[in-house]
Amino acid sequence: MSNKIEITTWNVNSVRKRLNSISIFLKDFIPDILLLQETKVSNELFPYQFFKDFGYHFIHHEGEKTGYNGVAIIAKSELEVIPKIEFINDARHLAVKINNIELHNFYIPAGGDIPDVTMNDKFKDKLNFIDNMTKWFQGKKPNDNIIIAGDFNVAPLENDVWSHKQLLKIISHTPVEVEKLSNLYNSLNFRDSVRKFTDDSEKLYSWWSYRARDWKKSNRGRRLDHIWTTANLYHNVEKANIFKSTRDHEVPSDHVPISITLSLG
DNA sequence: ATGGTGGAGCATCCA
Repeated sequence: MSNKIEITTWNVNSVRKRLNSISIFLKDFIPDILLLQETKVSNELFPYQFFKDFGYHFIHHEGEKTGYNGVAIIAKSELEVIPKIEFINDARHLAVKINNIELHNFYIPAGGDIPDVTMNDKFKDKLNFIDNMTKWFQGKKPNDNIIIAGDFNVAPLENDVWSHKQLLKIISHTPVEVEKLSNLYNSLNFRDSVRKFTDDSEKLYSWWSYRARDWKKSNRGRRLDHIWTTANLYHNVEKANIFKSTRDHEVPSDHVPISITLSLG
């Protein structure tokens, strides 16, 4: 067994619509563990064989009949499934153990359009979701080995969005969300493993809207997807990648995969 | 200030 593991997270916005894009990605780069969000499919209709054909023998998926949400943890070798966090009712979270590390896959709610909890229940639910995550991780031990990853739907830093000023009232970059995410970050001494390799003064995005005429030209991106490790694992993070090229695929997700390489031992 | 697109699945809802 290799002493390094590659972990990739990708909001695919419908796994069935994205099979071609995922193929192109996996022919180039096969992570040990692939975390998906927004699979938008029931368990019965999940394309298990597609991933088995790429050598993934462990596929843990939780979908919804409605076609909303849906998360998966896909790995080359068998992993131990650990219980879901109790407060999460939608298919927005799964967790496994690998070696001595807890790995959590999250799809935090997007929160709707109006950044006011008195007018928008979806925004209230998003803030509550992050608060509940914070409480849950406060209950862990500071020296536990934990990685949390996924679509957090918050771009916390000024250079995680194309215009800090213009996005202050846009959900994903409002001060209240950034504060909530900061509380989560501090709940267990998390470290931002992707920012480790790019200074805060540089722009970094993982999502570009479908609504731009030319996403690359306008480049109005946001960094909504994250991989955080507890502080004791941070020095093991050797590399991080944002696979921007997938945004140019023929039928692309609006999110691109992000990845870290972790050395073990 | 506004509207722009994409996915599930058939009327809207959600992102």
